Amino acid sequence: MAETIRASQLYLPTLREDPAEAEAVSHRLLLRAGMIRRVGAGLYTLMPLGWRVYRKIEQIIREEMDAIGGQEMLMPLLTPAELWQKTGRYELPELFRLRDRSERPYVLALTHEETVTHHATELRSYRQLPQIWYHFGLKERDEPRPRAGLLRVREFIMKDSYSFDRDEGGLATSYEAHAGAYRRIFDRCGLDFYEVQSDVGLMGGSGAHEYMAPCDAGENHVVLCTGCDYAASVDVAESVPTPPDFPEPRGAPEEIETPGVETIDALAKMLAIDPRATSKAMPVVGPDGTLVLGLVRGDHRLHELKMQKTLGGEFRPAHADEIREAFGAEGGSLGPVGVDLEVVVDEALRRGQFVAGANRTGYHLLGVEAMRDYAPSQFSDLREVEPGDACIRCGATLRVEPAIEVGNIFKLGTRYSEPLDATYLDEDGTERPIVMGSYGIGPARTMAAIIEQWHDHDGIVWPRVAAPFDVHVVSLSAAGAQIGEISDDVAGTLESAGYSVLIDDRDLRPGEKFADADLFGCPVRITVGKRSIEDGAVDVRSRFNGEEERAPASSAAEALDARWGSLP
RNA sequence: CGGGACGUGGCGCAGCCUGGUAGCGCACCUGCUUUGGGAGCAGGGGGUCGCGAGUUCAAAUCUCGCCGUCCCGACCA
Repeated sequence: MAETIRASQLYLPTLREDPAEAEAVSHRLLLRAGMIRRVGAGLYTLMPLGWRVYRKIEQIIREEMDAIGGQEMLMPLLTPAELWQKTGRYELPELFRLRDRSERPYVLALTHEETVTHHATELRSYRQLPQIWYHFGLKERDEPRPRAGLLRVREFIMKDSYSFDRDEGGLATSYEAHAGAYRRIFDRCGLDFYEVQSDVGLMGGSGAHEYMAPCDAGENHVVLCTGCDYAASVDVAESVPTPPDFPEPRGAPEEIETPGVETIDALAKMLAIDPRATSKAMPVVGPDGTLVLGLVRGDHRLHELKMQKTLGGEFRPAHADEIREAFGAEGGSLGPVGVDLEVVVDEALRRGQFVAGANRTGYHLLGVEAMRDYAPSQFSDLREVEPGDACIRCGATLRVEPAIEVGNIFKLGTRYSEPLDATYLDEDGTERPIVMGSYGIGPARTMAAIIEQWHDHDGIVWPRVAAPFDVHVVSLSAAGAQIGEISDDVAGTLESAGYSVLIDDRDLRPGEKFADADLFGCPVRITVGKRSIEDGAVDVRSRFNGEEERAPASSAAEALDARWGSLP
């Protein structure tokens, strides 16, 4: 949008030094550029400059949502507890609960499935379907650990949309439409991203993808195949583990003394065997309060979420006294043989003979074989995929990358329509539950992810679509009133040519203005100072690569046009 | 929730060990000089030292408790 804003009229609280609280790149730069300020743990204000960026991203999302037939609306943050009690989400630990003056219970929405489904109860006929409704609404989550500025917060605006269809086929269409819109949104934002299969998480439902922007500050991990396009969140990723070097098979387990050995590394070293030919026992207390033994290969890591799914709920590691009572041995010497417990076993242990704890402190068993020597209650995928594992589709090597989740899409099915009774009548008069999907994007998190990917040591390097302004005119006006006038003329010309312009007319020294310009990261900087103006020129510089050229002040807009298309 | 660290003008920090009425840099205000990569000189304003108890003649400093924040892990989109 063409406009000109004077820096002297904008609150720009930039910081010369890195704030002590900030570690992640985006957090540091957002604070230093005066785009955000902290209010409390995980609570941030978007300051004027940051809000400008936010709104640009929001507008991109809005355009793409409208393009797939989304209808924008606005739902309240404060919602009656009743809705959440009906869907069973009232007990979620991250839910903020509160009461009004007459003690009625309320909830601060952490997403809007309940609310939107409440509205969907007014949909009565198949003729009204499908629908896509969305809003940009505040979400509140009592996160156990907010971190890294905007990357993980307790209050944030989310674009959440919801689709309502007659059946699974309709849902598949709405879901695909969203996937396409999301790819366009993140492409337009200049983000490098992966679309990965993911866990259904808090929302519940039958299928999901996440949009992951790779960056060092990312707290999620994405499994990627080097050979094909397999991509999945570690939460759901599967792989073929590297094969162990097995020792000679034995006819029966053989006990061996392993004094003081408490780790897999120590065990493998002592027995001079491949750590991959060992097993590791993790006693846990399952959701029903009983002790369960989880068994994975020695070199593997038990994946919390997969274990949770296998056990059907939350679990915790068993305490030392519980272990002693059940096994008669210490934690380092546990195994599946001869125990009277449910034993859930990772698929990697299905075939082959492994070393296992002997349930006698200081002893292990060689040659332990599933089915022959112990009876697993089930085999299941329990382990976390490791870099170097093989792809289940093509066999090529997998790698794992940190990434930040900027969006997700879920097939909800009837997870919410059934408990909230959102039904419609079919052609033949049959009442059926509406089939739903839900789709989220965090615009502010997207903004932070862009910074994680687009910055250098001087500051942010915004792609054009997200920049707070197209052009930053640095007016070195202290050198004379004439320069101020010429700067205004140049800004006016640029605005007429359709650009949004920040004109730095502040009474600051050149160095400070340049430093701020680098920090803000507008794609093009135009300097008006006495050095160039003697021959009636200005200096046009790209933030992206630092290329600078001198152009006549009268044709600043043409010089900008000329390089605009080549900028990211 | 477990581990670690921190809390001293707006920001970044020192002082704490070895108690004696608070200091540095930046920022801010005034004046003069300066002005193409975070200026110089002079003058000036601003702090219940996170909160509460305790020890002591005396506490930013020692002790105990609490609160807050950040980082790692756990957990979680």
